[in-house]
Amino acid sequence: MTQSRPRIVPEATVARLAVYLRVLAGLADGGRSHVSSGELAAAAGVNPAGLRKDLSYLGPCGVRGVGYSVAGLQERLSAALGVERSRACVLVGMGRLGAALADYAGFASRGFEFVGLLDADPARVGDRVSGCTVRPVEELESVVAGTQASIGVITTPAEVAQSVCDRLVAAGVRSILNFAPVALSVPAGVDVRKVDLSVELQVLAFLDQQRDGGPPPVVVPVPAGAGGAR
Amino acid sequence: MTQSRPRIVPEATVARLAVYLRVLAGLADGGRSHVSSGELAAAAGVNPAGLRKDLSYLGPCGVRGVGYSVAGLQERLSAALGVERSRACVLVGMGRLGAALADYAGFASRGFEFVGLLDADPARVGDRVSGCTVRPVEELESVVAGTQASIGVITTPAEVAQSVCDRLVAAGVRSILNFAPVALSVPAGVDVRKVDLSVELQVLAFLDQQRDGGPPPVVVPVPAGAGGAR
DNA sequence: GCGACTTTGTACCTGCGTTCACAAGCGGTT
DNA sequence: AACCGCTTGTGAACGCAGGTACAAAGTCGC
Repeated sequence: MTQSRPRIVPEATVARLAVYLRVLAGLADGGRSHVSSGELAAAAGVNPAGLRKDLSYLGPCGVRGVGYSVAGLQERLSAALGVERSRACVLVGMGRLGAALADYAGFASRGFEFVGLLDADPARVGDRVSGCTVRPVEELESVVAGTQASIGVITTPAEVAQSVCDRLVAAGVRSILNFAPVALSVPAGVDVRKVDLSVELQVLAFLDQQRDGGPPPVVVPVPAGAGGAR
Repeated sequence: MTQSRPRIVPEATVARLAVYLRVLAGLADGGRSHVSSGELAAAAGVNPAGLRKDLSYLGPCGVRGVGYSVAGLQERLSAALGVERSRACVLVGMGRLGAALADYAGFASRGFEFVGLLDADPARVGDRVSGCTVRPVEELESVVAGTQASIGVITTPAEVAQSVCDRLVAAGVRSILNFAPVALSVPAGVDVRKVDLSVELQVLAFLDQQRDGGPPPVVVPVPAGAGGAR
């Protein structure tokens, strides 16, 4: 029974499921056949109860008193995450970041295959990266149509990200991973995930500052006190 | 009393403040002097009320009936995020991703300067990336000590990430940005942020699969049938 | 065959983040 | 000088995610 309706899986849980799947791969390589939620949670850096709750969204998949079957869980998670079948990805913007992503082994090993690499710069067109030839961005539509790509990755400058996004969506791509520092607007039914690298560093800088100088950056003259917080 | 204590700023808010700051830079370039919360929120891709609440953590910084001064807000946010003074960063693992990050213009323009690039591979030592020479990872401690780096970026393979992390912490680094697909364990007082690229793609794959299997036509087909999994 | 131990799965609770809605404040206008 | 419209700032409700604690269930030992 394909019970696709009953439980909706929170997005935060989905992200963790992917982490569990990777940890399981390591355990399988180590020859392990079973794992407890405690051990798996420790390796994934989460709370054991939270892990069990995450897995329970897929239905009962462990054995009480024993733990989880490594192989069984791998299969369950792979099916849930849709990693069973390989997914075709198109990447637009072959700068250094784009080149790094196209060549990232972590993608290929998880069923993500870059079938199209595009760039607007004629100097980059023709380069071969990770077994794929860079093509001019004008061919975006034909590449998407010809490869049935379902995922688009945007690593262009911010100025052109929206137009590239629009073209990807028009060509039929419904999942987009955006590295450009802009908020993309897309029609309903299209999913966008944004990775903003400089934001990550700025958050760290903020935490760093909060730790060092208790006094806030506000211009108000606060005499003293104001402990470090966090 | 006069001014309340430094309110604690939620981490989710901090991340958005960084986005606002970038949007403001664009507005300033465009010659704008004032913005309303609605317009700023639209550009940042968030809810206007949420934006106002975010900014309110810094104390009142707008003018009712008018909006926010672009220059004033930029200054306020820069101070709050600790972007006023430049921050020294050390990057370990000069693979393609590491090289892309070290050369990423978005970092330098926001006050993040890579003062140390390290790699374990002798073949990469000596390379010059973005005006900095790659040095052997053995010099990690001396580089951190000599440059007073406060942020460490880890782009090594997963196997060595924890040991690199331990050495960074021991050397005095208290903020770490981790791109390796492992959960790092650090002592209290050290902040770690993790960016997991393959997880992002897997979440998209999940959403993609969920979309295909559910909403489009009518209800769920086939009430009976075998082949569990899902 | 039975008891006890182990581990899962889940219900409850707590806290946070987000959204809605409204009062307060400022500028412009008459 | 007073009114009016616009926008901010904030109080309150909602929903969600995470954590704790406990009961169900299965295995192993005797």
